Parts: sequence; C-alpha cells; structure tokens
Amino acid sequence: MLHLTIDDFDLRAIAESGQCFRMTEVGSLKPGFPVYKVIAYGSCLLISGDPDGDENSFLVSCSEAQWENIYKTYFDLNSDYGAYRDYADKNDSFLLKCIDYGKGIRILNQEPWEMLISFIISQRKSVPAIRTTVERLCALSGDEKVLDCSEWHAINPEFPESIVYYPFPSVETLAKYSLEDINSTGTGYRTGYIAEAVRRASTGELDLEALGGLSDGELLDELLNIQGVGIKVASCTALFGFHRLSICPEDVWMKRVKEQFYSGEWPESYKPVLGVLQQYMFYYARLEHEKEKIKEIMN
DNA sequence: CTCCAGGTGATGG
DNA sequence: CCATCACATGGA
Repeated sequence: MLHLTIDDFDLRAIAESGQCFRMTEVGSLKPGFPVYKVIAYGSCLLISGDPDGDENSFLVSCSEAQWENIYKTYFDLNSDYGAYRDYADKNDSFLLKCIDYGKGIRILNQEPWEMLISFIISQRKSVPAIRTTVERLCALSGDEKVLDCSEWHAINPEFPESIVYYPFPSVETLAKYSLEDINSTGTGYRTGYIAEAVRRASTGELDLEALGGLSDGELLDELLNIQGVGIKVASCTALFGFHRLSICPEDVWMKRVKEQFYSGEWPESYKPVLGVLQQYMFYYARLEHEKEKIKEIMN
C-alpha cells in the first residue's frame, strides 16, 4: 500500500463523469472514505482517500514503479487542469458553477480498443446497464485474476480479503467468440456491430494504434467508418481513448446545455479544450438532474 | 407492467 | 439537408 499526495483529484467526480465503466466503489476504509476499484491496462488498482491524511492524501494498492509507469499517466496527473479551467470566461457563470462542482475531474488515458467497444455498447443504455454488459464481456474469457486486498482488509475487516477481476478482452480474445457468445452479455442489437469491429480489427483492416498519428478530423472520419459508430461514439473514443481534448461528445445532455446556455454554438475560445470543459458540464448536468428526480419523488 | 437509457442507420420527404 | 422510426435489453 502506497501513500500519495495528489492535487486537483476527485475520485468520485472521475468515476461518475461518464468516461469509464470499470471504476467502481467496492467498499470503504471507514465511513466517508470509499475505496475505488480501477481495472485498466490488464491490471487492477485499489485507490481511496487516506482517512489519516488531508484531502490531497490517497492510498493505492500498487507499487511505486506501477504508479509511476502506469497510473500517473492513466489518471492524467502530469497535466495542469487549472490551465484548462482558465479557458472559462469570467462571465460564464454556468461553466464556473460546473467547474466549481467538478473540480478534481481528470480525463483518463484509457485504451482505444476498450473505449471503442464500450461506447458501441453504450448507445441507448443507462450507465449501470453499460457497466453490467462490459463486465460480462470481460468475464467471458474466463481469464480470472485475483487482487490481494489483505492490507485493506486489515484496516476494515468488512473489506474483502481479495477481489476477482477480468481484464478487458483483446482483439484476439474477442475474435474467438461467436455471435451467441457476444450476445449473451446483453449487447442486444449492437452484437453485429461489435462482431464486425472485431473482425476488421483482427484482419488488420482496422488498426487503432495507427490512428493515433492522425489529426482530430481524420481520426473521427476513420472511427465513423465503423458500423454502429456515429458521431457520439466516435467522439467518446477520440476523447477518452486518444485523449483528444478538443473533441466534445454531444449527447442529449450537451445538446441541451449548448442550446440553453450558449444559444446553440460553443464559444470559439473554448474549442481547444472543449472536451475537458464538456466533462465538467456533463458531470454537473447529470447530477443536478438526479437531484431533480429525487425532489419529484419526494413531492 | 411501463418507461427510458452519454445513439445509429435506414428510410422518406 | 432534416424528421421519423426501429432497434434488444437491463435497471428503476
């Protein structure tokens, strides 16, 4: 277990801002200190706030070397989010409110292949349903790994001693599955889209690694060539899988925000980091909506 | 049981 | 170009 000091970093805001489906709460060290399980790049990390430290103190389950080599980049900790937030216009009270609310958000550096498949699955599904289907797709491989949690269990006996997890399946792994296999995970009408993307990736016709060198526009065009990938899924893959921070995925929520607060057009000055600003807005809009729903139920 | 979910492609004007 | 519509399933 490693102790770290991390500035401008909010686990909940990252986990709940709709960018990843495999970062979930798995218990807590004590009330108010949830532990998050993060599955990425073939391994699994536990991370939580440090009950004995200040708000910038965190505990992680990996070694110093793993933290430096994998997770610092994964959590995008070498970027200055204060500089991104400075793009906000001082008179844009809506964005300032979102930024205040979502301070600590990071745009994770996730794997392109996982993003592509996950966001194909995401269309017309709720986030909990997406998580379920992605987990089932990962478990299909039977490639069961076990994470030792004894140090966490020692702090809180209610925390499990070990956690089983499955890495996200590679192209080669997915290529072994039949349509029925894929469909059994709950992919519904998107099963054919996934199978076709897998087929193209396994023949080399689709080479995601090679797309990293393209411009934003070229990258989107290549992604849009994939069946079942429209502008929304392509944008999410570009932003979350290729870290293209100027690309803004426009779902129903962002369209509403754009109409209501920006008269249908994003300010030109926001465009270089619109993907980042969008993440603050999305997080705010979604959580405010949840609050409204709760109010309705109470009345 | 009903309703809806970080959409997309096909079809028809 | 824009408006509709079907689409499979899980979660609430």
